[in-house]
Amino acid sequence: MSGQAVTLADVALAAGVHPSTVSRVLSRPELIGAATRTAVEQAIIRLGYVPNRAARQLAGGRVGSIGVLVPDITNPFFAQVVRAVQQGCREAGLTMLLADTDQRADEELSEARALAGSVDGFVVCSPVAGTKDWRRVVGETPLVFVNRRAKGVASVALDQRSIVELGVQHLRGLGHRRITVVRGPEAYWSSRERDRAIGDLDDLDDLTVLGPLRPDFDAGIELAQALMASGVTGVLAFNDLQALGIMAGYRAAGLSVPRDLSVVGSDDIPAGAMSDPPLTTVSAPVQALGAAALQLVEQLIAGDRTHDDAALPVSLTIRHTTQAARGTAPHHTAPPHESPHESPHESPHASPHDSMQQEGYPNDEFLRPPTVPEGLHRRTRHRRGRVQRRQ
Amino acid sequence: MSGQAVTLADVALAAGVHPSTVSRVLSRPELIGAATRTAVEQAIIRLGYVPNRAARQLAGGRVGSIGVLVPDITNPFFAQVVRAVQQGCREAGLTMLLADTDQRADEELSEARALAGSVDGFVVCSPVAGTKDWRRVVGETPLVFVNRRAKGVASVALDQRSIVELGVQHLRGLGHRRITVVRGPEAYWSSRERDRAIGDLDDLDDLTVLGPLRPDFDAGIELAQALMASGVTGVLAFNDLQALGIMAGYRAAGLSVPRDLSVVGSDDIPAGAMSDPPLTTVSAPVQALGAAALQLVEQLIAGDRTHDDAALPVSLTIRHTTQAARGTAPHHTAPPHESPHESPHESPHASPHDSMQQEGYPNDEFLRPPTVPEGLHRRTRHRRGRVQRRQ
DNA sequence: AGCGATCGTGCAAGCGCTTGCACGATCGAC
DNA sequence: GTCGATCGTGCAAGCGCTTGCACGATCGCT
Repeated sequence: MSGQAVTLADVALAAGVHPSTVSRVLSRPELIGAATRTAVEQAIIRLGYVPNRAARQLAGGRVGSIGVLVPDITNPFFAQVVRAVQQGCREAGLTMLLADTDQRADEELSEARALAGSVDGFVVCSPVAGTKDWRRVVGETPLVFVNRRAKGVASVALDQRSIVELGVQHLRGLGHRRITVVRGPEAYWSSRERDRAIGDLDDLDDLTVLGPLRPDFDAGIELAQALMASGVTGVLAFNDLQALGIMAGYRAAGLSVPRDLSVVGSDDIPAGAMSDPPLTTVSAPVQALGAAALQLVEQLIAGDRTHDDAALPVSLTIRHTTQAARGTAPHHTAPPHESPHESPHESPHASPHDSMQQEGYPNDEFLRPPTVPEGLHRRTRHRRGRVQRRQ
Repeated sequence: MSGQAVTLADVALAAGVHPSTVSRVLSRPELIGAATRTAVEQAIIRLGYVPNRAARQLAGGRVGSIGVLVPDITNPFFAQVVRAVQQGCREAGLTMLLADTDQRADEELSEARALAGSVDGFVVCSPVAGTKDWRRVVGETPLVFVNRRAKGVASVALDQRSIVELGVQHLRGLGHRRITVVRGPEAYWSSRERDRAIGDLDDLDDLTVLGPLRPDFDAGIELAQALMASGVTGVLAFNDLQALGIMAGYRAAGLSVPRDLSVVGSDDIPAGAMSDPPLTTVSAPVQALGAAALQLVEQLIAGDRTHDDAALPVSLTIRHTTQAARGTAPHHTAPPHESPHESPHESPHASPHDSMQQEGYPNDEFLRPPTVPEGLHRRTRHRRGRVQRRQ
């Protein structure tokens, strides 16, 4: 009987005005005279008034909350995105409603349906359900896809093309001439996108493509067998988990990464920085991804239907799972040594178009074996993602 | 104009009854005559009616959603708990509202305040704010703490005592006679609890205690130095992240785990299973933790104020970061070899009284979107191994 | 001074749902 | 047959808030 006692009416009474006035002080302060407004604000504070969101929503106003859907919150990649979104929500005074869809289209849709009407907008990570279904379910409610571009839906995604290019270039630069690129599940937009990028690579003679393969640790382990048999010297995994699996597989076979195989992951999840050796990977700007997504829904909610679909730039984080191919001098010009700390979590509101500085793992310092001075070349190459304008 | 068009009234009209009758079909079906009920149910399905939760809540009924607060969704431990809770919510037809508190007491409280009145109950993981504050903020709203026992608040926690005992026993069993136990931050209930357990261990001659120390990877790295200097042969870290850090530190110094140090972690996060060597750890039943927490709130929501504070049992997962102390024959039979990927993630204990009936809206069956065909799955979801997904 | 703008505030109609209460049937018991 | 229970359904009063509209007071202008 305590928490939610104070209502608009109470405040109005205390301030000696009509409830509607109080309401307006909250929603459109500029309409209210300065004196009254102050009085009302005082009362609000004094009474500790907290608006009832249900009522607010019912009455047709903004709800002040957005729905976020992820396939699997347990996946560090999504966890980080969610965190970024939440952070933005906090700053914007929004509430985040999160649902884990277990990667099932039906769950996705049913969660959406349940939430529709309870949220001002949706942010959906790596949607599984079809775009048409989505539109049908959410109706007019603002909708943003993360990591899937679709016609008629605002989206923010990683620049998949760059992931492939960066990874392959790095491997080639190290002198590798037998490189494998692993494909992800065909159901994913990102996989399809990458496939396209792979096809567009120049000079395919040194490349083989494997997959589609599940993007998890176990798949990596299985993959390791194939890799060992094929005599490949460098691999670009579909993601970090897979890369870690590959490493485990090699280890289990008594082989060594990077000596017997150079491995590049993708995403840059924390576990990659903690592995042995620390994983070289194409880092995704998760923070920015979440922030951009949120910004996009907010924009849509505000009624601005003109959006750019953003493709966020990724960057290569070189750690220690890649090395020059045997008998080859790497022929790339590298920035000699780059400071690891770039104040990573800077302004989450930075536009996606700004160049993203990706952090090295804060503690790489430590991981650089003092006793094993060999692999110290460590730098980060950035690449600007193209940003596609639409509508 | 699409999504949320169908209202109670529409259904009533279609079924030729009064709105209140429809409402009752949903909330107290037993009050309604069989014939009418069927007719109404038909209409509901036909029209694809989805109740408006705001209205429902405003009208004073159950809201059908619970608020979940975590200090850091990025932490795999919490991510897993959240997932378990969400799963339970799905089965019970509840919506989960998640907020990340960034481990700050003020955030915790303000999120709670914002959510109070919008949820039927709270599940708070490792709360930072004081119990009294919590009570004040949530008022009568059901409240469950995860991993912190407090007077006057229902809770479900890990059996911290067992964690310590299991870890130390394992090390001792392997013949280690110079063991270090690492303490966690004093702000944590779990740390304090463990400290107590440590104090109660018999024969403290072979033990040294270190800390308090942050429960993260970096802290582990730092710790490694101290460990090497001290000549310890076995360590029980505060959690897996720390353990992983210790391993990294040893590696960086050219030493080897488990040869030079046997390491036991705590929690059993996925990264531990993927490390090299795979981490021996005291596994927390995250799944069960989340499930139990949810069950507890549901119980409270249902009005049952008699609860037991649960202390969930943990278990030792022996992988490869521990081995017999040099020159010692281990006097205990260790499981021969455990694959990193067992961990069946069993379903949490199903309540004796059919959980189906449990709470939500008795008839929410119907609200499960008609367009989604196979909504009839019971709790028989089997998970094969752990599968990390992305995209 | 007089008159239309402009501004600040009050008024009241809901939003979609729940629920206590009332009322007409139906039914068994006398 | 009549009467009190019992059952099934309709009725209407809100829940707390937003918002279009109306209305009186000010203000600037002619």
